[in-house]
Amino acid sequence: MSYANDMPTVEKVVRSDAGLASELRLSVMRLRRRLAVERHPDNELSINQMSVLGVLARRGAMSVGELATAERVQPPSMTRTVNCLEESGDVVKRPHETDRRQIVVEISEQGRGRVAADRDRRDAWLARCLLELTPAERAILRRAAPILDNLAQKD
Amino acid sequence: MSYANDMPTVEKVVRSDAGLASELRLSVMRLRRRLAVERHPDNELSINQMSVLGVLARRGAMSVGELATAERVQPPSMTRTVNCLEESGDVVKRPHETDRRQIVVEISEQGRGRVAADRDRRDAWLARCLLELTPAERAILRRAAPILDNLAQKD
DNA sequence: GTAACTCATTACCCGTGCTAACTATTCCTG
DNA sequence: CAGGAATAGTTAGCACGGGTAATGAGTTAC
Repeated sequence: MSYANDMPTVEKVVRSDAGLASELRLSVMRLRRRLAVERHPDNELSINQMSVLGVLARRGAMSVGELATAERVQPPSMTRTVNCLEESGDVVKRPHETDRRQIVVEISEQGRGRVAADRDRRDAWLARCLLELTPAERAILRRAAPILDNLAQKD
Repeated sequence: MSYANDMPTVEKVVRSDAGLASELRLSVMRLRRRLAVERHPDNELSINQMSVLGVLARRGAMSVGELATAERVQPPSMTRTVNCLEESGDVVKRPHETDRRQIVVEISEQGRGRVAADRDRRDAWLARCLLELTPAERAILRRAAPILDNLAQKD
């Protein structure tokens, strides 16, 4: 398995499997920290709120508990996030039709508009960085993203 | 550029470059959240503190400012982290030899012991997850990690 | 019909990032 | 060489976002 010809920019490669876990963990933490800083200034929603809004836009209305599971967060945390989104008018809460314990959260028209309007701009920084990479590097990240997400979903 | 033969497990691939930024961002955030939960219960140090300790173990003593830059954090944040590490006895602070404005932070024997003893265990969860991946997937992550770290270092 | 369970919430705590303002030191410049 | 600018670190204070524990409302099972 020779990759030498299509990785001109980044030479450093983590070799051992033991080290991979460490390196990957640190890389993910640093990049996340970097990303948290880069949100668009005229967007008053946090990255977590936008993430939840994105889930609702993609997968449709769901309960608070389902949202918490999807984002790998405890229910109280999601309650707070959802409350913020309701306050800003980006989601609406309504009771579940049959099970009145549950609260169904649905993205509002404003929220959907925000997602649509923001989609192109909110990733500006990362997208710009990605353009500076080589096509081969982008290809690696394109394949790595779903693997990372898979890891995040493991028990 | 055909990768089809070495990606059996994860089929989903982010296709557009615009979508890549979004997907990568969300994947990184979710995995980081997952990782934050997985720290070893009998380790009283946070993941950030362990990260700083790891940098000191790998690259040797450095100033607070250099540490802040390395971890992509503002100086006050690193001051607090270093103070915690000093309080737990994992680092020692000493004045810079020539420039007395600077404070040089050095890992202590206890800190080095903690890093060494912890190295095998602190990544247990991620390492275990990694073992469940195919060799091809691990190869992707092995190449992705430095790219992600590179992204985190961009302006 | 009551006990056990589930979903969401409230209250509270902690870690960790930030900015602004301050002190101490060093550097630069007239 | 004096004095202002620049740099390193710290302190203080704020915000966000995670967590657990406890509570209330609703459902399910016995």
